[in-house]
Amino acid sequence: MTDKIPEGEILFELADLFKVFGDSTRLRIMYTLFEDEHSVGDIAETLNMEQSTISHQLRVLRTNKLVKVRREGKQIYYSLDDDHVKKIIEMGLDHVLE
Amino acid sequence: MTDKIPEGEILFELADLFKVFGDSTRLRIMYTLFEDEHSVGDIAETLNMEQSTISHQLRVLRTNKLVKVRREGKQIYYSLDDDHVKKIIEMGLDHVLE
DNA sequence: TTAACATATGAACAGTTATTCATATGTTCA
DNA sequence: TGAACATATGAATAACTGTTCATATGTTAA
Repeated sequence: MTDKIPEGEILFELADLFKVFGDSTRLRIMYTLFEDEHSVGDIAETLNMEQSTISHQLRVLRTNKLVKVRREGKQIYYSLDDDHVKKIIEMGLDHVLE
Repeated sequence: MTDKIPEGEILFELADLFKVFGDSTRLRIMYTLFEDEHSVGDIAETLNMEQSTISHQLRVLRTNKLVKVRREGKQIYYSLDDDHVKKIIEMGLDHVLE
């Protein structure tokens, strides 16, 4: 391993990315999206949380390019936008479960 | 991918783990340890930060079993305690850099 | 257009966290 | 033992973050 320490900005982006994974609500949302896309209301109901909470957190996920959006009528469907999501979560689980 | 949503406690442990990666100071510390073990003072000097700050953050890393400790005289040497550390960071970098 | 529905947004609050300063603990060597 | 050094710890503070409530925006169908 010969990596250099990433320079300033990239380092903060990296930290910001991990911050997104560092919240159980967002993790649960991502898990919900592991297999299929779901609407905001769907997710809120599944997780038994406020629609507003889910919407706020989906925005965080969207901002960080971890989910993508598709509108269909009144509903908006979210889905994972990146294979890294699963891989990062699985790598974390490996550590937690060992 | 057929994983279930992890049950309560594990989910929080997972979130806590990612929280540890979600801070640029801790990331820099981990990077510093990518190749070799280093003493607390070493790290503080390398990163140009207070000894106290580094010590506090090393405790967080230790608590989460991401670094391990070895005493040699007055100095205490820290090193990475887990291959997952590098993998998780690299996976995150992949996302940030794409 | 209006009513009903789905989602997004802003402000406020409570809880959390990273850093600093001061100091304590632990180690070596004279 | 005492001085010098390395690290850890506790308290205090400032900044950040997740949730909630209220409301705005956007969409559909009548």
